[in-house]
Amino acid sequence: MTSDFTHFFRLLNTLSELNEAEKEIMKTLFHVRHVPKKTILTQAGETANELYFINKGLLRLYYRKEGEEITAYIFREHLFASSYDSFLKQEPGIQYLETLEDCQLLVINYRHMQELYQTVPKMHIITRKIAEQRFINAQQILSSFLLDSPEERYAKFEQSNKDLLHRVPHHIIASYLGITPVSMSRIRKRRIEQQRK
Amino acid sequence: MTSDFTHFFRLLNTLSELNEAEKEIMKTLFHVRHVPKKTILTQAGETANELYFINKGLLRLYYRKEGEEITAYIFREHLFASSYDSFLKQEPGIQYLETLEDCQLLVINYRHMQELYQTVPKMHIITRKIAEQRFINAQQILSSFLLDSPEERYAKFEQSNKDLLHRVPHHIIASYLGITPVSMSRIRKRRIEQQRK
DNA sequence: CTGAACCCTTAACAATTGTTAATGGCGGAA
DNA sequence: TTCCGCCATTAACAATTGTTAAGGGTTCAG
Repeated sequence: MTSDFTHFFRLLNTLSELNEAEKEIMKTLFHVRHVPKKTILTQAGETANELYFINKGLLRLYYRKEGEEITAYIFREHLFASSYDSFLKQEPGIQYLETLEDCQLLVINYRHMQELYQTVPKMHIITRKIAEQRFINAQQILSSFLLDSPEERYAKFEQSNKDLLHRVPHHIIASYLGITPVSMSRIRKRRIEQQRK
Repeated sequence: MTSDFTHFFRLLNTLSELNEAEKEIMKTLFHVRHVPKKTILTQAGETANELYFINKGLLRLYYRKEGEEITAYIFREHLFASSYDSFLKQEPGIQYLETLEDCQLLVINYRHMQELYQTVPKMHIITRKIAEQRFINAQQILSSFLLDSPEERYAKFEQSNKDLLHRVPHHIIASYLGITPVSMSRIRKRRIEQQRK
């Protein structure tokens, strides 16, 4: 049987094995929330109070600069998501977190998170490993900005996120790749022409 | 009195308070090493076996692409440094770690690190917070690639790392900023001309 | 002291991206 | 259904960066 916590515990178990008592505690601290598309979960200028685990749907983390929205990351199903910067420091952040689709989320607030560290010390190990993974991930994206051209960056994105090209508006992906929608459209055109050969 | 571990414990204490017994354990697992300038500590293709705390000197993490060296990060005094990707996963990495100056390092290897987790559980908290900081830092750099022009990126670098412009060859800094040495030289020229006004 | 290697700068030209604007398609709201 | 707004594409032009090459300065080894 599958519950709302199936994927959640499946992920956590790969990081550090949990017993039933620990799982029960977690079930009381995380709760399910359904959120419609285009809902802002965290505003820039405010302190992010919640951490999310995505059961279903997509989230987008983005900045605003001169009225434009620039995507920092797109979160998939079965990932933890938050405006981490703000959540971890408990200070106002500069990022927005918004749903790209109707979402089913598991939610915990900062206070409950601290409680969780107290009652389930193993949580330090789990979040350490998650933070390490995120760091490695961020470094990988960063390396793509240093090593690859915009065109190569698009090619890699297409390869590992084919579905997102259909689920997410292109101008959002373009800003994530550090280019304009116009430039991305040109890149797409060039690639199609090259495939013809 | 100042020992080789003064700055090391000063940093760790801000993350989680350590008692004398814990400090003694650490002193047996970390050891001091002097390394001359331009020494490669970790080779791409090999598994990084060590983690470093920099007492003195500078380290550079970089990639190689078509014979060229592209800098991923420059580590300052009193930071932990490593080819994390490889060190954390214990798999061969694609980054090189090299000294930019004569260095004094505190060194621990992977096996001793695991031992440290066993004997000083508090270490999970410390490394969690370090990983979180590193992630936030990586995200900040990434945001600069998304939000800023190369010129703005240079300006910010100059502002927060004025000393490195004198300690580190410019072509290394240029690759860190994601531009060529030629382009960086042009940017520097433009800025001097603008300051004249 | 001298030569070699390295590095920063500059110039000229090529390539790519950004900017602005127009077009047409698509989907949601009344 | 119709209208409006959003979005992807395309074109034309401007701005920036990349590339290649040359010159001059500095450091370091012999």
